[in-house]
Amino acid sequence: MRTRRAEYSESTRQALVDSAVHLFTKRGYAGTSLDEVVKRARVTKGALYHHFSGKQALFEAAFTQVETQSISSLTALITADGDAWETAVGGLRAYVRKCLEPEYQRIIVHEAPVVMGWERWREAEEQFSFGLLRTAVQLLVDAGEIEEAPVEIMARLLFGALSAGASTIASSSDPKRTGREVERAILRVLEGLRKK
Amino acid sequence: MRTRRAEYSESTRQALVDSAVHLFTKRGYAGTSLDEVVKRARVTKGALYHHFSGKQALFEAAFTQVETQSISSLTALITADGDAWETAVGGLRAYVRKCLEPEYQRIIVHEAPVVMGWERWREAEEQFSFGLLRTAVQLLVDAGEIEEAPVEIMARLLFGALSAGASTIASSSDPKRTGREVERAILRVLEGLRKK
DNA sequence: ACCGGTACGTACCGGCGGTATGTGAGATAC
DNA sequence: GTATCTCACATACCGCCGGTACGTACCGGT
Repeated sequence: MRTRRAEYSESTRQALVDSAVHLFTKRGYAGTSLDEVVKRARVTKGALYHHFSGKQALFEAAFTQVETQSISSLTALITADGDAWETAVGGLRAYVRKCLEPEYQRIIVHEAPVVMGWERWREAEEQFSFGLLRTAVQLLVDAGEIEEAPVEIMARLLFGALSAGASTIASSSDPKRTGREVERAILRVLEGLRKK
Repeated sequence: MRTRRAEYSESTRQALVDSAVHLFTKRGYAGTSLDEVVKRARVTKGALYHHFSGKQALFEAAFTQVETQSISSLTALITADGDAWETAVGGLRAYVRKCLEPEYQRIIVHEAPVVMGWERWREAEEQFSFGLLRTAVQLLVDAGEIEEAPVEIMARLLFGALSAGASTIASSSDPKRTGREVERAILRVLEGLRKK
């Protein structure tokens, strides 16, 4: 059942999400009006409220789209075979790079916890960035690379450190240099946790 | 020049800030209307806009008040004489406890970066929590407790980890237990950085 | 060809942030 | 003491925005 109407509908929905991602990235959630969103998508608010229950739902759709696009390549990296430590370091580097993209920076790192509420955000992140990071930490523990520890807590702390690092890089006057410094600093933290 | 009018004025300003702190903590920035704020302070919007240029300025006043009250005791702890390592650990414990207070949690940790904008927030935090943390890290480096490193970056990462830990504790079903786990986890990270 | 339902568009509402202006109590000058 | 000035508010109003109610055109099945 692949009708034309369904295609049109999906297309307008996609246009709305794309518009939302663009504007939320540029002006933030509170600074973006739905009139702007629908204008950019060349529809009206009727279309928006047909596809989404409100502004929050639209934000969650934008959130999900950005996260989905971002996570797929990282998951492949993390779950690949090979030395656990090297794999984790590679994933770390990739994640830091991902955090530098404006869309990820603003929508996922900065605004999502406030807009969605911490509880809902935490729940949603289980299947995205945070879930991936926890998996990576668990793999390191299983491989005996770092000492036993409450994985949940460690993953939370690492997640916070990574986010702060990404923000630091993004607002730096010399992002490339700061990026290298952040990477090295996180690596030193990880090395400190490593079994001898 | 200590006139009655000046005292009244300062009193109403303080009532507005107190009201703002209470409501921003309870319902967040976006969820709080200025009508509610002025109603609770038993004044009108005229008074509010006489003392503050707008909602954002009111938030910054609330931010400053919460931070100022929070920081003073911590500063005394950190700058005290004695073993640098023990002092730092004590400061860490005190900061984690501070992050458990709802006002600090919501206004300072969660909403400030989004409401004030990351750049402005970063600038303001220089003289509050973050500045204090950087001082602590610098003291540890000076005392030779941890290896030389870019203090700025390390402080940023630690700050992010602490914030994430505080959020985790606050939304935990068993905050006291989670609090101990977070403290132990951060201590392990610090121990990993410590010189042998 | 007709009908049913979906995918929108249109018009409107209530609330909120912000502003322009009025006003009265307290400070000031004589 | 009283006239005047000033400033700390109060009042009334505006425009914008999120959300809703309702109208409508068009596609798809029969």
